[in-house]
Amino acid sequence: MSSSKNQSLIADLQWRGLIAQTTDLKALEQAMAKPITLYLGVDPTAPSMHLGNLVVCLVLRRFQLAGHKPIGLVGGATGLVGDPSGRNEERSLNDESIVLDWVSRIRKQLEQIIDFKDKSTGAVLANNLDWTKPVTALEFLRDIGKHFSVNQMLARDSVASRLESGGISYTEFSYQVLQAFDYLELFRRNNCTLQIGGSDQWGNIVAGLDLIRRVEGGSAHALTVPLLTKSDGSKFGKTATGAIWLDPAMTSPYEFFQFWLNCDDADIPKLLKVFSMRDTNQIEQLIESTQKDPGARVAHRELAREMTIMIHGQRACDMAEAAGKALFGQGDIAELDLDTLDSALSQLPRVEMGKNQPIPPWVDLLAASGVVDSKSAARRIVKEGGGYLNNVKVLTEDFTPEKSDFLHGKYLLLRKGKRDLAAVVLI
RNA sequence: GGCGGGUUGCCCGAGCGGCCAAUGGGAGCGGACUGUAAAUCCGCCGGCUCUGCCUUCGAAGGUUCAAAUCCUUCACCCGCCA
Repeated sequence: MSSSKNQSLIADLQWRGLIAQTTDLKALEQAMAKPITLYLGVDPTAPSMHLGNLVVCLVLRRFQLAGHKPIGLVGGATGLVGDPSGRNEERSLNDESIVLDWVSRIRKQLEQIIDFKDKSTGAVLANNLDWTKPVTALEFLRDIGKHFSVNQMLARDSVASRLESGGISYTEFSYQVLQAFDYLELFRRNNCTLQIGGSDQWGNIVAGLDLIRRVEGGSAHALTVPLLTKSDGSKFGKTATGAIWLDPAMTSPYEFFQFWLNCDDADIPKLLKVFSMRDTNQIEQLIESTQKDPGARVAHRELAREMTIMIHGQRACDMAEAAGKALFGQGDIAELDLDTLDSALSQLPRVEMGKNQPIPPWVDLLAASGVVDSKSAARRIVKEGGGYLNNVKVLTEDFTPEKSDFLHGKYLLLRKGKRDLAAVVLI
C-alpha cells in the first residue's frame, strides 16, 4: 500500500466532511502508511441500525477499501450497560434476551456493509461480550478499574452533563471503563491502533487511549465523525414517523428509496459526500447536475439507487423505484396492468379485507390503513382536500367506495397528501 | 431543616372560578405554487356514534351549580436562608 494512497484517504475523509476530531493527525497519517487495524463499535440499543450508524460504518468501509483491516464490534456487553453519551436521562436497561437478539441482527447488518470475507484485509467481526463476560467483578476492579481516575471520569462531557441534569447511575458511569477495556483488548489481540466513532464517542475513545498507554505503554489513535445535520440545522435521518432504519421490516425499501428521493436539494452535496462511495469527480458531477437542472433530481435518484442497492440489494431497489414510478406517474393508475400494480402495491403498507365483507366508509379505510392516525384526522384530511382514492381527490366525507372502485377487482389505493400511500387488498 | 417559586397538549409557553379542548410560538399535517424539493402564502393540529358527547392542564382527595384556575395531602424540580 503506497503512502500516497493512505494520505489520500484522510484527505478524502476531510473533503467529505467526515472528520470531527482526531488525535495527532500527522501521527495517524504516518501510521496509515502501512495497513493498520481499526475498530468501530455499535451498541445494540435497537433491533436495527439507522442512517446515523450507517455514516460511521461507511467510514469503516472506506478504510477497508483503502487496504486497512476493519474490526466491526457489536456491543453485546456495552449494550447491556447503556452509554450515557448524548443523553440527559438514565436509560432503562433492556432485557438480556432482547439485547442478544439485537446483537445478532446488527451483526448481520454489519456483514452487509463490511466485507468480512475479504482475505486481503482480514476483516473481523467481534462481540465485546466474549472478553467481558469471563472477567469477574474483582478482576475488573483490580486490573482495569485501578487505572481510572474518578476525577477524570467525572470530567467527561457525557458524565458532567448528566450530573447537572438529574444524575447518573453507577452502571452508566462505568460505561466508559467498559468501552476503554474493549479498545485495550483489541489493541492486545489484534494490534488495533485506531478507534472510530460518532463525535459523541470522543470521550469514551480517549478513555481507551489512556488505558492502553497506562497498561501497555502503547500509543493508539482516535477519529470521530461529525453528527450529521440537515441544512436547516435539524438532525438528519429522522422523519415524522421516526428514524430511517436499515432493517426492511422497519423501514421498507420503498420508504428507504423515497427518503433519499425527497431530500432537500440543499442537503444533496453533503449527503453525496457522506454516504456515496463514488469518487470526488463523480460526486462533483452530480452536484453540478443538481445546480444546473434541479428539477430533474438526477443526483437524488442516483443517491437513492446507490444507497438502496447497498442496503437492500439490486432487486429490492428496482422494485422500490418501479413502484414509485407507477404510483407517482402521470398516467391513470387504473391503466396499470395487474402485474405492475401487484409489485408496486406490495411495497406499501396494506390492510386486507374479506371479499364478502361490506366495504367500510372511505374515512374508516383511511384510518384503518394507518395513513392517518384517527378517524377525526381522516375527516380533517378529507375536508382539506388531502384524501385521494386511486389518485383521485375525494372531498366527500361520507363516501363509500364500491366494488367497481377496486383496481382489477382487487386493490384500492389510498393516499394522504402528496406521498403517503397505503393499499386496501381484497382477499 | 426554614421561606418562596414552579409542574399545562409533541416541545416552549400563556391562562389563575364560568365565554377553556384551553392565547401565542415551534414542530407536524393538508392545500396552493413547484420538481414526489426549498422558500412563501392559506388552512388544520385530543378522541368519538361529531350542530352533541367523552377524556385532558404533575398525582390523589375536597369546596362549588361550575375548577387548569380555590383548599388539603403526596411526588418531582428550581431559587433564597440554615
